[in-house]
Amino acid sequence: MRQIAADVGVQVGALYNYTPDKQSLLFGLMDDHMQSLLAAWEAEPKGETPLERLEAFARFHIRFNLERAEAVFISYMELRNLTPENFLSIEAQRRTYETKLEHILSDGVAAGAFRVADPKIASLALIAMLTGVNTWYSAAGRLSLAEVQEIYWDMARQMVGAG
Amino acid sequence: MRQIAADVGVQVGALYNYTPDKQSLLFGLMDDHMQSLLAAWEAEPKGETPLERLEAFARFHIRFNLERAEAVFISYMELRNLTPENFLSIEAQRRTYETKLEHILSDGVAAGAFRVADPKIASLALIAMLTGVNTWYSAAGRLSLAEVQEIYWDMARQMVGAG
DNA sequence: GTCTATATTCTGATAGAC
DNA sequence: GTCTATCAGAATATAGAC
Repeated sequence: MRQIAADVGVQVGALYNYTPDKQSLLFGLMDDHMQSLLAAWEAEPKGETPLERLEAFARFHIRFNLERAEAVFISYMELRNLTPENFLSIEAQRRTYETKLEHILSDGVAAGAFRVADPKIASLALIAMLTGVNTWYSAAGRLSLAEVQEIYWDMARQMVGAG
Repeated sequence: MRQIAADVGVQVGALYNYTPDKQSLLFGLMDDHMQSLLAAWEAEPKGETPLERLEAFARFHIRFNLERAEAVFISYMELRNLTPENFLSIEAQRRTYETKLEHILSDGVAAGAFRVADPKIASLALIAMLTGVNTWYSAAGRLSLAEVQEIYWDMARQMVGAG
Protein backbone atom coordinates (compact mmCIF):
# COMPACT_ATOMS: atom_id res chain seq x y z
CA MET A 1 0.00 0.00 0.00
CA ARG A 2 2.89 2.36 0.78
CA GLN A 3 4.40 1.66 -2.63
CA ILE A 4 1.12 2.29 -4.42
CA ALA A 5 0.66 5.52 -2.47
CA ALA A 6 4.15 6.67 -3.44
CA ASP A 7 3.57 5.77 -7.11
CA VAL A 8 0.32 7.73 -7.33
CA GLY A 9 1.72 10.59 -5.24
CA VAL A 10 -0.32 10.50 -2.04
CA GLN A 11 0.20 9.34 1.53
CA VAL A 12 -0.90 5.88 2.61
CA GLY A 13 -3.93 7.01 4.55
CA ALA A 14 -5.39 8.71 1.47
CA LEU A 15 -5.67 5.37 -0.35
CA TYR A 16 -8.35 4.26 2.04
CA ASN A 17 -10.69 6.85 0.56
CA TYR A 18 -10.70 4.68 -2.56
CA THR A 19 -10.65 1.16 -1.19
CA PRO A 20 -11.80 -0.31 2.12
CA ASP A 21 -8.75 -2.58 2.24
CA LYS A 22 -5.98 -4.15 0.22
CA GLN A 23 -7.89 -7.31 -0.65
CA SER A 24 -10.72 -5.28 -2.23
CA LEU A 25 -8.19 -3.33 -4.26
CA LEU A 26 -6.62 -6.53 -5.59
CA PHE A 27 -9.93 -8.20 -6.30
CA GLY A 28 -11.26 -5.10 -8.04
CA LEU A 29 -8.23 -5.09 -10.30
CA MET A 30 -8.60 -8.73 -11.24
CA ASP A 31 -12.38 -8.60 -11.53
CA ASP A 32 -12.23 -5.57 -13.82
CA HIS A 33 -9.65 -7.37 -15.92
CA MET A 34 -11.76 -10.50 -16.34
CA GLN A 35 -14.90 -8.53 -17.10
CA SER A 36 -13.01 -6.48 -19.70
CA LEU A 37 -11.71 -9.67 -21.26
CA LEU A 38 -15.14 -11.26 -21.54
CA ALA A 39 -16.78 -8.04 -22.77
CA ALA A 40 -14.05 -7.45 -25.35
CA TRP A 41 -14.38 -10.98 -26.69
CA GLU A 42 -18.17 -10.60 -26.99
CA ALA A 43 -17.64 -7.35 -28.90
CA GLU A 44 -15.18 -8.98 -31.29
CA PRO A 45 -16.22 -9.83 -34.88
CA LYS A 46 -16.83 -13.56 -34.80
CA GLY A 47 -16.60 -15.14 -38.24
CA GLU A 48 -18.86 -17.80 -39.72
CA THR A 49 -17.00 -21.09 -39.66
CA PRO A 50 -15.23 -22.74 -36.71
CA LEU A 51 -11.93 -22.06 -38.46
CA GLU A 52 -12.71 -18.34 -38.73
CA ARG A 53 -13.91 -18.22 -35.14
CA LEU A 54 -10.74 -19.95 -33.94
CA GLU A 55 -8.60 -17.51 -35.88
CA ALA A 56 -10.51 -14.60 -34.36
CA PHE A 57 -10.02 -16.05 -30.89
CA ALA A 58 -6.29 -16.65 -31.30
CA ARG A 59 -5.58 -13.18 -32.67
CA PHE A 60 -7.85 -11.53 -30.10
CA HIS A 61 -6.30 -13.37 -27.16
CA ILE A 62 -2.75 -12.42 -28.12
CA ARG A 63 -3.62 -8.79 -28.80
CA PHE A 64 -5.74 -8.28 -25.68
CA ASN A 65 -3.21 -9.91 -23.35
CA LEU A 66 -0.25 -8.00 -24.79
CA GLU A 67 -2.16 -4.72 -24.53
CA ARG A 68 -2.74 -5.35 -20.81
CA ALA A 69 0.41 -7.20 -19.87
CA GLU A 70 0.56 -5.81 -16.31
CA ALA A 71 -3.03 -6.78 -15.52
CA VAL A 72 -2.44 -10.26 -16.95
CA PHE A 73 0.69 -10.63 -14.87
CA ILE A 74 -1.05 -9.56 -11.66
CA SER A 75 -4.12 -11.65 -12.40
CA TYR A 76 -1.96 -14.74 -12.58
CA MET A 77 0.67 -14.09 -9.91
CA GLU A 78 -1.71 -12.79 -7.25
CA LEU A 79 -4.36 -15.49 -7.58
CA ARG A 80 -3.08 -17.14 -4.41
CA ASN A 81 -3.55 -13.92 -2.44
CA LEU A 82 -7.31 -13.77 -3.02
CA THR A 83 -9.72 -14.81 -0.31
CA PRO A 84 -11.45 -18.13 -1.08
CA GLU A 85 -14.69 -16.40 -2.19
CA ASN A 86 -12.87 -13.91 -4.40
CA PHE A 87 -10.77 -16.71 -5.85
CA LEU A 88 -13.89 -18.66 -6.80
CA SER A 89 -15.35 -15.58 -8.47
CA ILE A 90 -12.28 -15.02 -10.65
CA GLU A 91 -11.98 -18.72 -11.43
CA ALA A 92 -15.59 -18.82 -12.60
CA GLN A 93 -14.94 -16.00 -15.04
CA ARG A 94 -11.79 -17.68 -16.28
CA ARG A 95 -13.73 -20.89 -16.86
CA THR A 96 -16.39 -18.96 -18.76
CA TYR A 97 -13.72 -17.65 -21.11
CA GLU A 98 -12.14 -21.08 -21.57
CA THR A 99 -15.53 -22.55 -22.42
CA LYS A 100 -15.95 -20.08 -25.30
CA LEU A 101 -12.89 -21.60 -26.91
CA GLU A 102 -13.92 -25.13 -26.03
CA HIS A 103 -17.19 -24.64 -27.92
CA ILE A 104 -15.40 -23.34 -30.97
CA LEU A 105 -13.28 -26.48 -30.93
CA SER A 106 -16.12 -28.94 -30.40
CA ASP A 107 -18.15 -27.20 -33.11
CA GLY A 108 -15.20 -27.61 -35.42
CA VAL A 109 -14.89 -31.28 -34.56
CA ALA A 110 -18.62 -31.81 -35.15
CA ALA A 111 -18.34 -30.07 -38.53
CA GLY A 112 -15.36 -32.21 -39.48
CA ALA A 113 -13.13 -29.16 -39.73
CA PHE A 114 -10.86 -29.96 -36.77
CA ARG A 115 -9.08 -33.04 -35.55
CA VAL A 116 -9.04 -32.63 -31.76
CA ALA A 117 -9.11 -35.60 -29.36
CA ASP A 118 -10.32 -33.66 -26.29
CA PRO A 119 -11.78 -30.17 -26.88
CA LYS A 120 -11.72 -29.26 -23.19
CA ILE A 121 -8.02 -30.04 -22.80
CA ALA A 122 -7.22 -28.59 -26.20
CA SER A 123 -8.81 -25.29 -25.13
CA LEU A 124 -6.61 -25.17 -22.03
CA ALA A 125 -3.54 -26.09 -24.08
CA LEU A 126 -4.27 -23.42 -26.68
CA ILE A 127 -4.86 -20.72 -24.09
CA ALA A 128 -1.65 -21.66 -22.26
CA MET A 129 0.25 -21.51 -25.53
CA LEU A 130 -1.20 -18.14 -26.53
CA THR A 131 -0.82 -16.57 -23.09
CA GLY A 132 2.83 -17.64 -23.12
CA VAL A 133 3.53 -14.81 -25.57
CA ASN A 134 3.41 -12.41 -22.64
CA THR A 135 6.49 -14.01 -21.03
CA TRP A 136 8.82 -13.14 -23.89
CA TYR A 137 7.26 -10.52 -26.18
CA SER A 138 8.81 -7.08 -26.34
CA ALA A 139 7.57 -4.26 -28.54
CA ALA A 140 11.24 -3.47 -29.18
CA GLY A 141 11.98 -7.06 -30.26
CA ARG A 142 12.39 -8.54 -33.71
CA LEU A 143 8.68 -9.30 -34.23
CA SER A 144 5.68 -7.02 -34.51
CA LEU A 145 2.33 -7.90 -32.95
CA ALA A 146 0.97 -8.79 -36.41
CA GLU A 147 3.90 -11.14 -37.06
CA VAL A 148 3.46 -12.84 -33.69
CA GLN A 149 -0.25 -13.27 -34.35
CA GLU A 150 0.54 -14.80 -37.74
CA ILE A 151 3.07 -17.30 -36.32
CA TYR A 152 0.81 -18.36 -33.47
CA TRP A 153 -2.26 -18.63 -35.66
CA ASP A 154 -0.24 -20.86 -37.96
CA MET A 155 0.71 -23.09 -35.02
CA ALA A 156 -2.82 -23.08 -33.60
CA ARG A 157 -4.32 -24.08 -36.94
CA GLN A 158 -1.94 -26.99 -37.30
CA MET A 159 -2.48 -27.99 -33.70
CA VAL A 160 -6.22 -28.49 -34.21
CA GLY A 161 -5.60 -30.38 -37.42
CA ALA A 162 -7.26 -27.80 -39.67
CA GLY A 163 -6.30 -27.66 -43.33
CA MET B 1 10.53 -18.32 7.59
CA ARG B 2 8.21 -18.79 10.58
CA GLN B 3 5.89 -20.88 8.45
CA ILE B 4 8.71 -23.08 7.19
CA ALA B 5 9.99 -23.49 10.74
CA ALA B 6 6.55 -24.52 11.94
CA ASP B 7 6.12 -26.96 9.05
CA VAL B 8 9.43 -28.72 9.73
CA GLY B 9 8.92 -28.57 13.50
CA VAL B 10 11.65 -26.22 14.74
CA GLN B 11 11.87 -22.63 15.93
CA VAL B 12 12.76 -19.89 13.49
CA GLY B 13 16.30 -19.39 14.73
CA ALA B 14 17.18 -23.01 14.01
CA LEU B 15 16.59 -22.53 10.28
CA TYR B 16 19.63 -20.31 10.10
CA ASN B 17 21.83 -23.34 10.75
CA TYR B 18 20.80 -24.49 7.28
CA THR B 19 20.67 -21.30 5.26
CA PRO B 20 22.43 -17.94 5.67
CA ASP B 21 19.24 -16.12 4.69
CA LYS B 22 15.88 -16.44 2.98
CA GLN B 23 17.13 -15.47 -0.46
CA SER B 24 19.73 -18.29 -0.44
CA LEU B 25 17.04 -20.74 0.56
CA LEU B 26 14.81 -19.69 -2.33
CA PHE B 27 17.62 -19.63 -4.86
CA GLY B 28 18.86 -23.05 -3.70
CA LEU B 29 15.41 -24.49 -4.22
CA MET B 30 15.07 -23.07 -7.73
CA ASP B 31 18.67 -23.82 -8.70
CA ASP B 32 18.32 -27.44 -7.57
CA HIS B 33 15.11 -27.71 -9.55
CA MET B 34 16.64 -26.41 -12.77
CA GLN B 35 19.72 -28.59 -12.41
CA SER B 36 17.54 -31.64 -11.79
CA LEU B 37 15.50 -30.80 -14.87
CA LEU B 38 18.54 -30.48 -17.12
CA ALA B 39 20.20 -33.59 -15.68
CA ALA B 40 17.02 -35.64 -15.99
CA TRP B 41 16.57 -34.62 -19.62
CA GLU B 42 20.18 -35.56 -20.41
CA ALA B 43 19.61 -38.95 -18.79
CA GLU B 44 16.47 -39.55 -20.84
CA PRO B 45 16.49 -42.00 -23.80
CA LYS B 46 16.62 -39.75 -26.85
CA GLY B 47 15.37 -41.49 -29.97
CA GLU B 48 16.88 -41.34 -33.45
CA THR B 49 14.67 -39.09 -35.55
CA PRO B 50 13.48 -35.54 -34.76
CA LEU B 51 9.95 -36.93 -34.40
CA GLU B 52 11.10 -39.48 -31.81
CA ARG B 53 13.14 -36.87 -29.98
CA LEU B 54 10.19 -34.48 -29.90
CA GLU B 55 7.96 -37.21 -28.56
CA ALA B 56 10.51 -38.01 -25.85
CA PHE B 57 10.72 -34.33 -24.92
CA ALA B 58 6.96 -33.83 -24.73
CA ARG B 59 6.37 -36.91 -22.58
CA PHE B 60 9.37 -36.15 -20.39
CA HIS B 61 8.38 -32.54 -19.80
CA ILE B 62 4.87 -33.43 -18.72
CA ARG B 63 5.97 -36.26 -16.45
CA PHE B 64 8.83 -34.37 -14.81
CA ASN B 65 6.78 -31.24 -14.17
CA LEU B 66 3.83 -33.15 -12.74
CA GLU B 67 6.13 -35.16 -10.46
CA ARG B 68 7.51 -31.91 -9.01
CA ALA B 69 4.50 -29.68 -9.17
CA GLU B 70 5.40 -27.70 -6.03
CA ALA B 71 8.92 -26.94 -7.24
CA VAL B 72 7.57 -25.89 -10.64
CA PHE B 73 5.02 -23.63 -8.99
CA ILE B 74 7.61 -21.96 -6.75
CA SER B 75 10.12 -21.67 -9.58
CA TYR B 76 7.60 -19.69 -11.58
CA MET B 77 5.82 -17.64 -8.93
CA GLU B 78 8.91 -16.61 -6.99
CA LEU B 79 11.05 -15.58 -9.96
CA ARG B 80 10.41 -11.94 -9.15
CA ASN B 81 11.74 -12.37 -5.63
CA LEU B 82 15.22 -13.39 -6.75
CA THR B 83 18.09 -10.91 -6.63
CA PRO B 84 19.14 -9.75 -10.11
CA GLU B 85 22.19 -12.07 -10.17
CA ASN B 86 20.21 -15.08 -9.00
CA PHE B 87 17.51 -14.29 -11.54
CA LEU B 88 20.04 -14.25 -14.36
CA SER B 89 21.40 -17.60 -13.22
CA ILE B 90 17.98 -19.28 -13.26
CA GLU B 91 17.06 -17.63 -16.54
CA ALA B 92 20.23 -18.94 -18.17
CA GLN B 93 19.34 -22.49 -17.16
CA ARG B 94 15.81 -22.05 -18.41
CA ARG B 95 17.13 -20.82 -21.75
CA THR B 96 19.47 -23.82 -21.95
CA TYR B 97 16.48 -26.11 -21.57
CA GLU B 98 14.43 -24.22 -24.16
CA THR B 99 17.30 -24.42 -26.62
CA LYS B 100 17.30 -28.23 -26.41
CA LEU B 101 13.76 -28.21 -27.77
CA GLU B 102 14.54 -25.52 -30.31
CA HIS B 103 17.29 -27.71 -31.79
CA ILE B 104 14.96 -30.67 -32.06
CA LEU B 105 12.56 -28.49 -33.99
CA SER B 106 15.14 -26.93 -36.32
CA ASP B 107 16.64 -30.38 -36.98
CA GLY B 108 13.18 -31.60 -37.87
CA VAL B 109 12.63 -28.67 -40.21
CA ALA B 110 16.00 -29.28 -41.87
CA ALA B 111 15.12 -32.96 -42.32
CA GLY B 112 11.75 -32.05 -43.84
CA ALA B 113 9.92 -33.80 -41.00
CA PHE B 114 8.37 -30.69 -39.42
CA ARG B 115 6.58 -27.66 -40.72
CA VAL B 116 7.52 -24.90 -38.26
CA ALA B 117 7.82 -21.25 -39.26
CA ASP B 118 9.95 -20.13 -36.31
CA PRO B 119 11.64 -22.89 -34.24
CA LYS B 120 12.60 -20.52 -31.42
CA ILE B 121 9.06 -19.28 -30.91
CA ALA B 122 7.62 -22.73 -31.49
CA SER B 123 9.83 -24.08 -28.67
CA LEU B 124 8.48 -21.42 -26.30
CA ALA B 125 4.92 -22.11 -27.42
CA LEU B 126 5.30 -25.86 -26.96
CA ILE B 127 6.84 -25.51 -23.51
CA ALA B 128 4.10 -23.11 -22.43
CA MET B 129 1.48 -25.54 -23.70
CA LEU B 130 3.04 -28.54 -21.96
CA THR B 131 3.72 -26.73 -18.69
CA GLY B 132 0.10 -25.66 -18.65
CA VAL B 133 -0.84 -29.19 -17.63
CA ASN B 134 0.29 -28.33 -14.11
CA THR B 135 -2.46 -25.74 -13.73
CA TRP B 136 -5.31 -28.24 -14.06
CA TYR B 137 -4.04 -31.81 -13.67
CA SER B 138 -5.15 -33.78 -10.65
CA ALA B 139 -4.12 -37.37 -9.97
CA ALA B 140 -7.72 -37.91 -8.80
CA GLY B 141 -9.13 -36.52 -12.05
CA ARG B 142 -10.58 -38.31 -15.07
CA LEU B 143 -7.25 -38.72 -16.89
CA SER B 144 -4.13 -40.69 -16.00
CA LEU B 145 -0.64 -39.33 -16.63
CA ALA B 146 -0.30 -41.67 -19.61
CA GLU B 147 -3.57 -40.42 -21.12
CA VAL B 148 -2.52 -36.81 -20.67
CA GLN B 149 0.82 -37.52 -22.29
CA GLU B 150 -0.96 -39.17 -25.21
CA ILE B 151 -3.35 -36.24 -25.75
CA TYR B 152 -0.61 -33.63 -25.53
CA TRP B 153 1.77 -35.58 -27.75
CA ASP B 154 -0.99 -35.78 -30.31
CA MET B 155 -1.48 -32.01 -30.17
CA ALA B 156 2.26 -31.34 -30.24
CA ARG B 157 2.77 -33.57 -33.27
CA GLN B 158 0.03 -31.80 -35.19
CA MET B 159 1.32 -28.42 -34.08
CA VAL B 160 4.73 -28.97 -35.69
CA GLY B 161 3.09 -30.32 -38.82
CA ALA B 162 4.47 -33.85 -38.47
CA GLY B 163 2.65 -36.73 -40.15
C1' DG C 1 22.07 -28.02 16.67
C1' DT C 2 18.08 -26.02 19.02
C1' DC C 3 16.14 -22.97 22.12
C1' DT C 4 14.45 -18.20 24.01
C1' DA C 5 14.71 -13.47 23.66
C1' DT C 6 15.24 -9.49 21.18
C1' DA C 7 16.68 -5.87 17.68
C1' DT C 8 14.98 -3.72 13.66
C1' DT C 9 12.19 -2.88 9.95
C1' DC C 10 8.00 -3.29 7.48
C1' DT C 11 2.98 -3.75 6.89
C1' DG C 12 -2.08 -2.90 6.79
C1' DA C 13 -5.07 -0.05 8.82
C1' DT C 14 -7.12 3.79 11.81
C1' DA C 15 -7.77 8.49 14.21
C1' DG C 16 -8.22 13.04 14.00
C1' DA C 17 -6.70 17.74 12.37
C1' DC C 18 -7.16 20.60 8.38
C1' DG D 1 -10.02 14.29 0.26
C1' DT D 2 -5.36 14.59 2.07
C1' DC D 3 -2.34 15.06 5.67
C1' DT D 4 0.45 13.56 10.05
C1' DA D 5 0.85 10.44 13.65
C1' DT D 6 0.32 6.16 15.45
C1' DC D 7 -1.15 1.38 16.61
C1' DA D 8 -0.63 -3.58 16.47
C1' DG D 9 1.24 -7.29 14.51
C1' DA D 10 4.40 -9.68 11.34
C1' DA D 11 8.78 -10.14 9.09
C1' DT D 12 13.90 -11.30 8.70
C1' DA D 13 17.71 -11.88 11.22
C1' DT D 14 20.96 -12.07 15.34
C1' DA D 15 22.75 -13.04 20.21
C1' DG D 16 23.72 -15.96 23.64
C1' DA D 17 22.41 -19.85 26.80
C1' DC D 18 22.16 -24.79 26.83
